[in-house]
Amino acid sequence: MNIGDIAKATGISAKMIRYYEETGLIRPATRALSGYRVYSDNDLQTLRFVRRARDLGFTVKQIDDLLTLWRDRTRASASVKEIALGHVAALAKKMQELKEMSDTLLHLASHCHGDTRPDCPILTTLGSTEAVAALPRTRNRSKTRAFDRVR
Amino acid sequence: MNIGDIAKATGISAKMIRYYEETGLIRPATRALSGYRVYSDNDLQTLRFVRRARDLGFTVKQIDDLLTLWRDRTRASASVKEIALGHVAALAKKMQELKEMSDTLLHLASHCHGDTRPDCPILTTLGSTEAVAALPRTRNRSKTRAFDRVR
DNA sequence: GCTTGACCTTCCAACGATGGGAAGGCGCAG
DNA sequence: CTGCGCCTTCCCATCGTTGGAAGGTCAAGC
Repeated sequence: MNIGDIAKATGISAKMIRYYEETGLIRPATRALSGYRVYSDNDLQTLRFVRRARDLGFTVKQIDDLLTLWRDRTRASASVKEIALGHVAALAKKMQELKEMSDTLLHLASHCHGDTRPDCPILTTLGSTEAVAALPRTRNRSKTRAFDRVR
Repeated sequence: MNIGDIAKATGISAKMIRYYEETGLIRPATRALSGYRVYSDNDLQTLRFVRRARDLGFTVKQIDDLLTLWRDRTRASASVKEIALGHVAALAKKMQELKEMSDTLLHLASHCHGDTRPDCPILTTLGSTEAVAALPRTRNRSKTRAFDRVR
């Protein structure tokens, strides 16, 4: 199988498959005489694993860890469960953060007429000199980053 | 006020303040003879606005829009409300996605002993050749990107 | 006046995961 | 042989943010 076939079969773009290989997440594919990457059913299985883990929101680093555990037939299931539950906790935390943002916005919006009049408490609150109690205080600013934003 | 003072006062790093200036989110600061950026109370207020909007998870582009509306005293409050509620909807969608991931993981983890035995349904499910019904099928794969992952 | 250290400046690179595109090679059907 | 679709590598862009290097400025202490 060529990279395009694998891409279709897994739903991962050829670009990403090459990237995963380059960064060491997956083993370099064997090459045909032409230089084309050739994939086995085993590779297909691995990439499906990657795809599913990716869909569950794991980072590549975490997927790397999971793959290692997957390949290690002697590992304890506790190790796997630990990673999974750690991820669940991270997801919960993130949801909580999003919920706080949402609640604050809904609160502000509920006081906004939403008509043609210019005054709007959303903006005046954001712009006020005073610290606003209603605003979530993201203490760990350093950990809430660009890619955490919702677009 | 120098950039360091403003950074402390707003909680935005000096680096980011320069970046915001470079990308046009905020007006270029006036300069002292030394070349140092000098900030007014007005700038402070603007940056506080940025900081709060950022804490609410708005992207820089959205903050730009909000700033424009903020500065425009004749704008309709409906425009602001629309942006805010649009963001609320995006937050809800993201939370839903995270919840699906979390539910799936919890389901898988509940069937894992979590002891020293090696067999673990989390891994076998991820690695199985069969498509797994329990796994969320992220149809809009193209829209779930790297920065959407939770770390 | 000179040194020291804390600040400031610009520039360049990296992160993570992904997409886009160029320039060129390969495979197969007509 | 030509054409088309696939493959290859390489570089660039995204988004928000941090880090560092190399150098200029300022204020305090000696």
